[in-house]
Amino acid sequence: MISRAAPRGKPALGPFPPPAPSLDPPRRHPRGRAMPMEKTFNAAEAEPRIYAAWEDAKAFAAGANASRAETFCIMIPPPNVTGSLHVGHAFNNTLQDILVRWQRMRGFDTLWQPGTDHAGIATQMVVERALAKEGNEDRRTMGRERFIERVWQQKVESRGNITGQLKRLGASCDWDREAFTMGGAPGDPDRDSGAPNFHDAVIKVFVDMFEKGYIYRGKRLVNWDPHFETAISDLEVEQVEVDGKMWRLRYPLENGETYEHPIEFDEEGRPSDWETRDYLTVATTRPETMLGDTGVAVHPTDVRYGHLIGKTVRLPIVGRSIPIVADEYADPDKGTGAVKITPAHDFNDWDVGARTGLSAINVMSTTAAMSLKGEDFAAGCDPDDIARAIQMFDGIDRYEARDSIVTLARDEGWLDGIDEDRHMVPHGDRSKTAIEPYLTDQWFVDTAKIVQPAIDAVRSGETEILPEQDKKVYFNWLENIEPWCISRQLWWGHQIPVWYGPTFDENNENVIAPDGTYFCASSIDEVQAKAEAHYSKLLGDQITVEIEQPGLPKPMHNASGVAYENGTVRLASVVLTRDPDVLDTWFSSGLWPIGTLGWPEQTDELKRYFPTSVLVTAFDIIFFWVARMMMMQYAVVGQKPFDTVYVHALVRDEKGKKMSKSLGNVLDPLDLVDEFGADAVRFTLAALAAMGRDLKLSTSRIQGYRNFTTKLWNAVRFAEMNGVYDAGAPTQYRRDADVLQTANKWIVGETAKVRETVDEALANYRFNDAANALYAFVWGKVCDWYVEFSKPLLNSEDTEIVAETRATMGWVLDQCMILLHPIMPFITEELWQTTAAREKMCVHADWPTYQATDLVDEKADAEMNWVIALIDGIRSARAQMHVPVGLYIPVQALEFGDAARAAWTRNETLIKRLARVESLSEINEMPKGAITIAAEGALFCLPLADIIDVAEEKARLEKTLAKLEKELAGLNARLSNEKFLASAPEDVVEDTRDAAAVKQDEAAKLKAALDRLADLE
RNA sequence: GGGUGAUUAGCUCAGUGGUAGAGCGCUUCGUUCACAUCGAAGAUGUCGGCGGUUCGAAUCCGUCAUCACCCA
Repeated sequence: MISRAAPRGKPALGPFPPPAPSLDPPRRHPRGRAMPMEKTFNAAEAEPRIYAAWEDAKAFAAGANASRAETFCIMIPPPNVTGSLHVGHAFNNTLQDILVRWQRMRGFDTLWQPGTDHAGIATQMVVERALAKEGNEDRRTMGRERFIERVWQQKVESRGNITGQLKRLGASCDWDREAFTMGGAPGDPDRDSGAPNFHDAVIKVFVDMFEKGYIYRGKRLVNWDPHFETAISDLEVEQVEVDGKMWRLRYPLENGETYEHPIEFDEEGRPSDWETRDYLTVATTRPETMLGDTGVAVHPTDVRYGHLIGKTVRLPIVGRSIPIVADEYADPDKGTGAVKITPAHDFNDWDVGARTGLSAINVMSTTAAMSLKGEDFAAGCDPDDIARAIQMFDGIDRYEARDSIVTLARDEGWLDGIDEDRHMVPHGDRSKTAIEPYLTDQWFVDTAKIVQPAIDAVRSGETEILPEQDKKVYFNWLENIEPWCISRQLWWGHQIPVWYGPTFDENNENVIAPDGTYFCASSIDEVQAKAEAHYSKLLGDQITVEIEQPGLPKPMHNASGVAYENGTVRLASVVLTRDPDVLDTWFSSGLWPIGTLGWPEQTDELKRYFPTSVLVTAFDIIFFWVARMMMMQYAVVGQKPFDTVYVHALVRDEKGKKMSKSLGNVLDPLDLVDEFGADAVRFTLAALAAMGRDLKLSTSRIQGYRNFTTKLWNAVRFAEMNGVYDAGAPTQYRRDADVLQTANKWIVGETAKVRETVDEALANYRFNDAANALYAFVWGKVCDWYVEFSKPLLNSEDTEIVAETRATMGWVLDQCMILLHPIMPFITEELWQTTAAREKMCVHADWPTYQATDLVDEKADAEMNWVIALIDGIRSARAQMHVPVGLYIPVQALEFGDAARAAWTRNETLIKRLARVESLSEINEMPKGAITIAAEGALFCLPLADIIDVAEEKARLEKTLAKLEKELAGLNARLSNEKFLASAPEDVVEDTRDAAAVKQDEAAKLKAALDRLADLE
């Protein structure tokens, strides 16, 4: 390392040494340091510095460090542009970053595509709240143009907010390619920045899908959010259980009809008494909708009402005569068995109405106030009744109207009763207000037409969904797909590319609908051409088409005529008006994979990276996003959007509740990063990644992994203090190098094993397996054993041994940094660069490919395991027998096989050091008062007559023996079972035999020791 | 009502047919020159109940119980 020129023990004087020659990427950060490393990693200081170095080096750019042809591409699930990072994002992006960093180090041509979502309702809500808080005029007063301008302003202000937070986590996205789902839309200040024009892509898709017949306009019942005054999709509705009431209302039968209704029942529940009724009682949780009732349904087999089917009741208040219809939707066992039907305000009733031919009368406004001025409301009713109803209820909020109607019903005697009732009420997931089923014209994607390729792709394995169980969820939803309502009555979003013009009567003379004809096109020029062609052909004249301009007053009429010489008035021009609605946010995010890569241009990136490799997402947006991306990519480009969908858990709070702002249980990942460092947070999330569907985050766990970073740091610090980096960067490990020391051979083999485990785990998205394997290796093997083993070797008189051990340790620790880098990028980069001058940054270090079969030395492995078992045995015996920790004790070998003797000899210094052994001698007879330790091929005694208690040693041996014998009994039982020998695989039988033999041997030794102890007494 | 999943150490949970695991917590001991954000040693499980398949079940099947989530 060039800058650390000062010899050990002599602090450097004077200015920092000159920096390393300029490299790209820079070799190390410019902190010369002659002092030993600090005791801990200063994450707060280092993380921003390291991240800046990566960015300066363009380390995350698409294709950076690529050394092979294969590509690896992940599309980030775009967070809301005005949002902030929550733990779910942290988890989601940590997993993506691990994969991307891993593949980048492997030399794949990687792209992690970042960006944000314009999030229609959510963003509009944020801005409206901001306006209210600032005391500004509201959206309606501002008007659409100024409001949109204000939202763009908000977008610019929020820019970098969430992406900055992702950077703090270490996310290695190609930020130069940052995309936005409304990029390029009118008003975008970055419209000419050269970024992919997402807006044009979205509009083109709409037009294409419209022309293919995948998109249609229709009058349907939709979920209406009265707060935002927009339609929302089924998925944006959440059911909330609320305390409410069930009101029973009496609708009088017309024309003197009556029926017998049971009022008393015998012990077996059979009716025993009846009364004659001239009304039907219906039960409802929403009395205000009765104004729109157009029928009453009874079950076709209901004996009470059979003869009434086809008769009518008179709707109170309105006086509308409505039919009694037969439909199986009416459950004879529920309530009275008669159900009021309001097709315009209830999805079930809509279906009943469709089956039985009932009309739908809309009685509410867009804000869910009663709205009774429609012609269909008054049709067929007494004008006086209608006038009274309008006077009493028109313009009244739905809940006030409910109370008034109930009061009126009580006063007029048609309230039958009130029951307490707890039931589910649909709410808008953003507005949290009760949604209103509402009859409007909306745009729909005819999902049934495009769903099949999305199903087939997963069915055939073309696209893999992991874990397996989420496929079921995916299929279940797609196979029962409903039309997707994509129009939103919002201002913030992609405005629908449809323009309306007049429709003429059959003689092409009079306008019968001013906006009854529509044209779909991706530009004004195109729509003008289309409309001119249409009207010119229709009217047999050259027609000029004008487009209504935003901000200008709307023309009074949509068709204007000029007088011709012969006196007839012929049309000269029409004016088209654009559909004011915008598209559902998920329509545009459904195009994320192709839109971010520049489609419809056949860009280089599109060719290279599409279809993408893997989508990493939480299961809660499988429907919202994953399924729709599948459908839309197939519908638009006829290809799958990704090879694999990896679905992960939702992060929940300690009680297992979904974190949400309204519950106030949100953990801020940035607080955790501040406290523990990004690496610890990332490692924790990786380690928890497989834990079922819920992931409960606790700070004690993060703290534990923070400690792990410190452990790694100090292992490297130890190496540095012991001259491992004196000769510069560790070199490639060579199998034929002069590695003679068993401990060195052993740790090299262990390193190869963990490399295989990590690769295997990451290839299968088993992040927890990778994290746990690395944790166990670094802490349990490298730190607990190898560093300890190395101490006598590094202090050896033999310079060959010192050199070999330094080289091995340097290599092993380099491997730790590399293998840990995808999970803990900051500390590994810091260690990588501060320990030595390097060819490349850690972020671009070559991921190793060595195999355990090449690097594991079976003999060294066996020998070190023997040493470790012996040290464990001595330590355990010492601790249990209360031998003072600091006391070095003599050890005697009673039995000493050749292999054991060789193993001891080769590793004597480290056994002595770690087990605190003073000396070894060989004996022929068990001394009096000794602790016995059985090892493979040897029996050791600790002659400590002065210290130990014979009874206590006896108890210790008995306990060990009891455990051993229990295990042995199990093994022997299996081995004596002929069916086991016959049926079990050979290697299992072999393993069982070996294990039994070893335990048998150990047990025999312990028994002998116990016998000798008995002799003592 | 329909669907999906869960039930393993005090807590949070890994483990999908072959001798029950991790982290945290707990107990005892330790100022050994990488690390007290540490080290050494230790305790704790009829793997929800019952039945079945199997040489062998935490793991596969059935059933019951309890809980959670999604959809009506």
